[in-house]
Amino acid sequence: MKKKKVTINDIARISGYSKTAVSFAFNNPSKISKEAVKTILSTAEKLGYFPDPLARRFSLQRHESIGFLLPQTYHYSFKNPYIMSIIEGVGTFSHNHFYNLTLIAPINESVTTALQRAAIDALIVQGLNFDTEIASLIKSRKLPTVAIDGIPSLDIGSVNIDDKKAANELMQEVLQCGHRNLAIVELPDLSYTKEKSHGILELRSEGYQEAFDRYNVDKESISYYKTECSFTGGVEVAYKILKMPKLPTCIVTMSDIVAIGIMTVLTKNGINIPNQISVVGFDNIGESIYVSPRLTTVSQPSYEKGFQAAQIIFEILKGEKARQIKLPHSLVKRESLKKID
Amino acid sequence: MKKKKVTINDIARISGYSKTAVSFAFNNPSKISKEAVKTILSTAEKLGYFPDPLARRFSLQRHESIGFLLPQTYHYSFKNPYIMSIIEGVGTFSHNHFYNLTLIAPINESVTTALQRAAIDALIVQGLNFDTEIASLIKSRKLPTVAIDGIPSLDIGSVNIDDKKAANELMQEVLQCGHRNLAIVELPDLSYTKEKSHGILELRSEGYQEAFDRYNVDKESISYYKTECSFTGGVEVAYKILKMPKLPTCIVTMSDIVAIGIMTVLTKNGINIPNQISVVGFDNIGESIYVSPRLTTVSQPSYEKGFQAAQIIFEILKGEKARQIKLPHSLVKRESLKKID
DNA sequence: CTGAAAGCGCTTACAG
DNA sequence: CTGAAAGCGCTTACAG
Repeated sequence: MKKKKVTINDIARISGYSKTAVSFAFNNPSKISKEAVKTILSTAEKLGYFPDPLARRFSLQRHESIGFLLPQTYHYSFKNPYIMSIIEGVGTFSHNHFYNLTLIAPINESVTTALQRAAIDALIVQGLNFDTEIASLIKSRKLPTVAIDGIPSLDIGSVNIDDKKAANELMQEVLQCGHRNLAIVELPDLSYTKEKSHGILELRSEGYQEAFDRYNVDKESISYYKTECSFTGGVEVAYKILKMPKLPTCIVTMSDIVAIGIMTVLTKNGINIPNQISVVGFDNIGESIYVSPRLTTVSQPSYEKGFQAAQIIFEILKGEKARQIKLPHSLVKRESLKKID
Repeated sequence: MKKKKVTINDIARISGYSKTAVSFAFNNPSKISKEAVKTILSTAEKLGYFPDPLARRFSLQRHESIGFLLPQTYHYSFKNPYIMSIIEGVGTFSHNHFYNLTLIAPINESVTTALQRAAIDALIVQGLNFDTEIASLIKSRKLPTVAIDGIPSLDIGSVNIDDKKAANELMQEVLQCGHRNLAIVELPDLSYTKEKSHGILELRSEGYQEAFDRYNVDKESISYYKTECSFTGGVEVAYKILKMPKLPTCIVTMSDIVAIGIMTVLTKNGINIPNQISVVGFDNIGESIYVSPRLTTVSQPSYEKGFQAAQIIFEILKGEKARQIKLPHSLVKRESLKKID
């Protein structure tokens, strides 16, 4: 004996008003009389009725949810406080506007499939550039899109910092401190595209180069590494660096979480930071002040990035034009980078 | 000139098959001929058609999403790695089953409103006990529910560790190390209920008590504090503790993130951990090994908690009975707790 | 202020 | 293997 679900029809019948009136009572009370609202709402309350979200969404042709495309698997994204902070920003703004946040990860390795099935009205992507297949999918679903840490392009919104300048400032600081023997730890290119992209990775490299040129750095003394953007990625690359015949005096990373992974390994191996090796990060995550020594890094407004990306999304949803913004960053000097001679 | 959306009707008409056939081609290809599938799919591909998720969900009467009720505001939840790890577990399992994860926070302070509007098929709550209003809402929406770190009750699933035993073991270790002058930092009661609950907070307290009894501890030497479950909460309570006339030799917390907040303040104030004050945590979050000294704590399987909670949810959704499980924990001895005499 | 009715686009039990 | 048709429960433009 299954109790049937209470629907708008029941409330209409029992309260003596029409379906229209019942709907208005919940969504637009000013359009009907006070008395009608009162009667309807109390009837609804009595029967435990609330407009079915599924039917409501279908009728409104709206999911009431913003999608966030994870740059990595669930696992790595969740282990990266920088990403979490962005998500928090998106979630907070969306929540304030009664929208959900839907986390999207590839389904069966396929972003396309995931995106097709996703119950979202708009999309925020972080840290990855996408190929034409995904771009056309987004277009065919007419999904308003904002790219965080991506490549600003004309038809979608974007949120960035000046990655080139930030990287340049950080590298200048490193060189200023006398370091010449560097290990640079880059991040993998997460583009879903074959063409050479021109994203934040390339911008930061350019920033480094300009600093090298300015300080007349002998490029022979610089070694490059690449690792996953995670604590584990940092751990792995640290062991690689330690195996080198000549240790660097400074390790320059593109992410705090990677830097922290590296620091853990160095410390465990009896290497003093920063006396033997300096380490610098990027992002200024909360953890960067409770590792020891505290991390010298570039502060970028992660929460703000997410928050403002969501804001732009809502503007587009309201019919406004997609904005492209640049947020401020700043160099944060702490103890993990030491002056040498 | 707005291009009309391609629907199942268009594909049916153009491919020369019925709507039924089109639907089967996508969802149940074995029910129609290979040729039909091929024709329909290629027609769909040509027109960029994909079954509308909104209509699909409405028809199926299914949101394809699991709700996760945040124990705190967005902000604090995201700053707590223990919570994030649970969410990761839930998200991973759900994702593997093509379900979304919907994060739910109170709307206008109201959990009830948030829950009514939520587009979810089932609910996972963490760390809070709910009152009859919420319970009846869950029941009226027929939401399968699993409580993590809650109070196991008959009609919903539950995932816990043996909090009493875990707390007892940790406290015994503290007492074993010779500490008698303790500061115990408890967490706020997050129950949405007026009645005295009997959740993990009470269980842990009981665990402490039994250790005290066993070691014949003079309860006069123990002071109690309460603070929010966050880094900031730890910072705040640390300042309170430092203002006391007599400092404790050990601070016992109920959460690593709180412990880490406390450690930061102690260190900044020139207090050596563990030589002057020992600190112990709870949870064994990833960060607990990269603070210095590394944190002595109770390890509990946060990711597993989320993963298995989701698993139980899917069982209930399939009509099985809600299981109540207990996961293992273990004491992790590191350097933040020191033997004194 | 009020209500009848169209429309949102699928899925699937059922009959053939 | 195939298709006609019912059903999912709302919102809102429109007429009164």
